[in-house]
Amino acid sequence: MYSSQLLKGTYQTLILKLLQDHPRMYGYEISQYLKEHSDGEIQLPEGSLYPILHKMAEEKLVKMERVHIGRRVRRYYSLTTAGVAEATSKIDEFNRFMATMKLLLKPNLKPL
Amino acid sequence: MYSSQLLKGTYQTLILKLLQDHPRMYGYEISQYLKEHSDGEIQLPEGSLYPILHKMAEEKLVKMERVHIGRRVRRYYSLTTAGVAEATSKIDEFNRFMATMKLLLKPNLKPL
DNA sequence: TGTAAATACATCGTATAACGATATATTGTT
DNA sequence: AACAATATATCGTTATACGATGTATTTACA
Repeated sequence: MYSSQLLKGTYQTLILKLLQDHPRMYGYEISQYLKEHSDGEIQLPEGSLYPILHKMAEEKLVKMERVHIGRRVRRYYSLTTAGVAEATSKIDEFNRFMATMKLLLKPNLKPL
Repeated sequence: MYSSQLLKGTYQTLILKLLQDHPRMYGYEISQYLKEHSDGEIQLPEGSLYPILHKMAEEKLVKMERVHIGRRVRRYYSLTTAGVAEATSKIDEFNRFMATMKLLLKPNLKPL
């Protein structure tokens, strides 16, 4: 599990990316996906997940639809047009950020 | 300039890395170094820099020495033994984190 | 059949990191 | 003389995230 310090600020980008690749996903599904695809290193807690999803809905980056599964109501999220643009932009920014960090953290080869 | 969201949580790692590669540095020097080596994309503001440095000194990750430069007092920071270990550990964690993020943000190749 | 685990959503209060604004003083440049 | 750059510092605010906790349904299994 990575330090929460590190993960902060990446959640939104990760969620946007997942919704970019999948037509729609629900909260629990998102958290499970991240856990499984990160070897358990990324565990997005509910206390963070749902507020982020609600905020993104408020900002019109995602739209939500309630789907009845038996007696249970599941909330599916999908990207809006603005969300698609935001996803592209955030992912691009993160990639540039990684390139910069890679340079800065590059091992410093010193002569013996 | 990357969104402050993204930078959060990386400052400490960056500072530890700089002090790992340089025998000693002072605050202003650190901020200038990051700015220059990131194409201006990382501008660590004073309001963030000094509190971080003070906290790291308090945690005994760095030691500080005052050096008189003419009439001015410059505060040099260098890694303690604990700081050297922390630097290695933080840099390693960040590298693993980047590998995970790279996988998760990998372009999703779809057939046309 | 009972119960524990997994699924699924939610919110409140707290913690803390980072930042903008602001302040002080020296040194170099025009 | 005035401005930019160097150099450090702190205060108050904001944003984000998180732990704890709560509710309810569904599945597994003993």
